Formats: sequence, C-alpha cells, structure tokens
Amino acid sequence: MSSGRLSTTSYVVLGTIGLRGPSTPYDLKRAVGHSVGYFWSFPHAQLYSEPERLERMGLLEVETEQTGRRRKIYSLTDEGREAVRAWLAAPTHEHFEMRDIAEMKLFFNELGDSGNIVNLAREQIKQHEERISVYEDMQRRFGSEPKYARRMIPLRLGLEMERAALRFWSSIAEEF
Amino acid sequence: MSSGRLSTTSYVVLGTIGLRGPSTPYDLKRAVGHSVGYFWSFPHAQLYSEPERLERMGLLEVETEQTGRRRKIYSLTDEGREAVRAWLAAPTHEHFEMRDIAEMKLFFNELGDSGNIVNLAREQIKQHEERISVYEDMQRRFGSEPKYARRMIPLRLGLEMERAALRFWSSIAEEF
DNA sequence: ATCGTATCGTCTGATTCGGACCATGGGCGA
DNA sequence: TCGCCCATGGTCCGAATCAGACGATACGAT
Repeated sequence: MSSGRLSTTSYVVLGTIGLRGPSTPYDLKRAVGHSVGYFWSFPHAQLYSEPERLERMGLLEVETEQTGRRRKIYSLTDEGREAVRAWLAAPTHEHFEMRDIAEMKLFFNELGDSGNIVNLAREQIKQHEERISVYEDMQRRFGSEPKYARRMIPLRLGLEMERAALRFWSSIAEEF
Repeated sequence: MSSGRLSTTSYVVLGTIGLRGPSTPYDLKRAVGHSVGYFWSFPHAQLYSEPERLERMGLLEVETEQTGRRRKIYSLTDEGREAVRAWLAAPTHEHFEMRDIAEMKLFFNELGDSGNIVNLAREQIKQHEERISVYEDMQRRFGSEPKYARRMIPLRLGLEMERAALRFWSSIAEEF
C-alpha cells in the first residue's frame, strides 16, 4: 500500500487489466503489443515490473496459478478501478508528442546530400502504407463486433494520422 | 575520443549546431525549443550534458568565452559533421511513435463515465487549434525567407498531423 | 550600490529503455 | 516413455531519459 506516482505505463497496465480481466504480465505484453503499443511502445520488461509496483500500492492484487508455471495473475482492486476512473475523468492538458526520426532527418537535411530526401520519402511511404493496411485489417476484422466497437475508435485517429503522413511524404517524393 | 552510441538527442545537438553554427548549450535549448522541440521534446538538462559527451567522442570541440560568463561554445569537428551526414544518408526503418495521452484515455474510456469523452474531445480541439495557429504563424513569418524555406518543410507535416487530429476530435465531439 | 529578474547552468533520484540472457514445460519423434 | 526442442514466459542490467528543484551570474533600473 506504499504510494508513488502513476505514470502512463501504470494506466496502461491498469486499463488493460480492466478491459480484459485478470491477466498475467505476459498477457499484458501481448495485449499491449497489438493495441496501444502501435501508438506508444512499452518495453516488455516494464509490463513485468509495473504490476508488482501497482500491487504494492494496493491497486492490483495477485493470485498465483496452482498448476504449470505458477504464473502470477493480476486483477484490479476497487482502488485500482477507482484510480483508472479518476484518470479518465481528469482533464488532459498535454499535447501529443510525435517522435519521428524521419521528420528529424528532413529538418536537418541541409547538412547532408539532398538526394537523401527522396530515399527517405520513399521509405516513409512504404512504412505508412504498411501500417495503414494493418490498421484497415484490424478495422475489418473487429470493427463490426459490437463488443469491440468502442475500442476501435482510436484506430480511426491512427488511420487519419497515417494517411496525413502518407500524403505528406508522397508530396515530398514528387517535389524532389 | 571515447566511443559510445549516438542517440536521437546526439543528432539533435549535432544537427542544431550544424544549422546555426557554434552554440552554447543555452543556445541549443532555445533553438530546439522552437524547432524540433515542438514534435519531440528534450529535457533541457540533456542539452547541457550531451555536448560534453559528444566532445569526449571527438564530434564537437569546445571553446570557452573569454568574457562574462565564460560560457562554453561548441562547434562541429570534421568527424561530427561526418557523423551527421552518415546519419542523414542511412535508411530509416523506424516508424514514428505518437505518444498521446488523449488517445489512451479514449481507448480505455469504457472503464469510466462516457461523459468524459466529450470533455476530452473539447480540450483536444482547443489544444490542436492553438498549435495550428502557432505553426501557421511560424509559416507566415519565416516561410517566405529563402534562407529558412527548407527548414519549414517539416512544419507542413506537423500541420497535416494537427489538422488530422483536429478533424478526428471534432467528429468525436459531434458523435457523443 | 543594491536589488530584481531574466538569463544561464547543475544536480538528483526515479523511471525508462533496449536488449541480452535465463527458465519452463508441453508436444513430438524415436 | 523418454528426452529434447523451441515457443512461451520471465529476469536482469547498465545506460539514457526524465522532471523539476535548485543554484549562479549579469545587467538594467532605482
């Protein structure tokens, strides 16, 4: 029941357990890997250590499997559930951060050969096209199931962003 | 001349010095603050420590002001310039990461009150509108100066992303 | 001269990071 | 039924990142 700050990682863990029910760290790693992990990646080691911390804080409780690997299964306590609700209800003043190596290279491109730009743009076009097809696939597969419909909404944001980036890099490829 | 890996921070430092010439860490902090820092933020402490590291690696050289604060002024060595060129020429396989608390909250919103969404959307609309006007301002002020024209290109990407996000959150605000 | 404040810089402890590395056990061939 | 392979599941570590409190210096206004 010790205290400490809750980071985004904490909420991802609490939230994911909230959505899928009692989970092992491995479950978390996989679930995050094909959901929010597409936008914001979390090293898997953290998805093992964070639940321990949250348990010490009283936001999760553990149970150990009686068989096989005797894995630890974490579930939300009432406090944990409340912490998520409070987070969801709190205002969000932060602006997103778009960490993009490609855009860095574009910004500094004057310092290198201008031919680099075309290659950069081509590679980015490929990346974004791939990602778009992954997202569209997910939408096709789960978009129709009412159970998952709400969780698919953020995917629309992801798609919008990908398409914006694709348009941008395509225009760069043409200009140079 | 010790070695070690170069991180994005390293390239931001090298690149910024490349673009603006010999700089103090404070210069870097300010320059980054109103350029790449809009997309990807770097704690200022790192813009003080990183140049030291790069100097040890032989990529920067220092000179100390003879007057006043005797600040350290860093400039690129040939190796430093070459390191940037190599980075710019190297392929970029990474996909950008969009760290967005708002989209996290949207994803997990089922766990809270659905009324939260509208507030979230409204706040995001405000944020993105503000940011768009900042970017448009920069474009208006510097876009016409040939000297800066190239550096303004990534700003178009930023604007596209902001507008995509704004469209998305506006549609959310309407739907809920 | 001294004071206030914008400029400039350092430090710290906690967290995050990537990635190498380790462990388990269920299924499959012999 | 044995054993061994390898996908699954998990730990560990040193380095980089982080926020933000705190400290120092210069310089103009009084």
